[in-house]
Amino acid sequence: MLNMQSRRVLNEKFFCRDTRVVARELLGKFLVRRVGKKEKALMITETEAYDGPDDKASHAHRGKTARNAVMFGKAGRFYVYLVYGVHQMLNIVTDKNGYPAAVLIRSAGEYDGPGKLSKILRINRQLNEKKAMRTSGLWIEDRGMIIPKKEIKKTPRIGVAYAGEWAKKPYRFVYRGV
DNA sequence: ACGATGATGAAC
DNA sequence: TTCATCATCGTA
Repeated sequence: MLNMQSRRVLNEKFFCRDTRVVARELLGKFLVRRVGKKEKALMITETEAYDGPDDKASHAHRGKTARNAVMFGKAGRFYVYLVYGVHQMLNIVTDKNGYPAAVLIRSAGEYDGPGKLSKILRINRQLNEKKAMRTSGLWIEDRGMIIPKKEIKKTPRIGVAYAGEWAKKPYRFVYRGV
């Protein structure tokens, strides 16, 4: 189900929609990283949606701060932060300007887990607030991969048990998930 | 089951 | 200025 003709770089218009829709539709898209002359493209296989100021699992829940400010801005920019003092988390900002939302990219290609993904792609805070575009060195492409709905699993998000009712919402999307 | 490891945000 | 917390992962 791969149409080799199409290869479209996703832009602000794609990301400026309901963050849950974007999270689901990112499955099967390709995360592309260029460092120097080397380019690596990995198919996205796992995402999570963080949706609005009321979402207790979201960094935006306690209002705008220096760290999460990018979440409140325009869609299509990266939000990268360090968690546990160890791992860089890669997010892409979604939905309307002023409404804080983002999608966490948890897995792509053969790499399972957001920390491992960022390590292999050399993603760090330098990419924070950068636009998802070729000149940033990190972008996302639609390469014509079609993911049937039955191959997508929806589950609660990982590592957000503190978020009460919001921890139970099916905001995690996994391609061929368990 | 637990420690690594450091930025962040809230409290003081 | 201090302090608890954390959208994880590798080792035990």
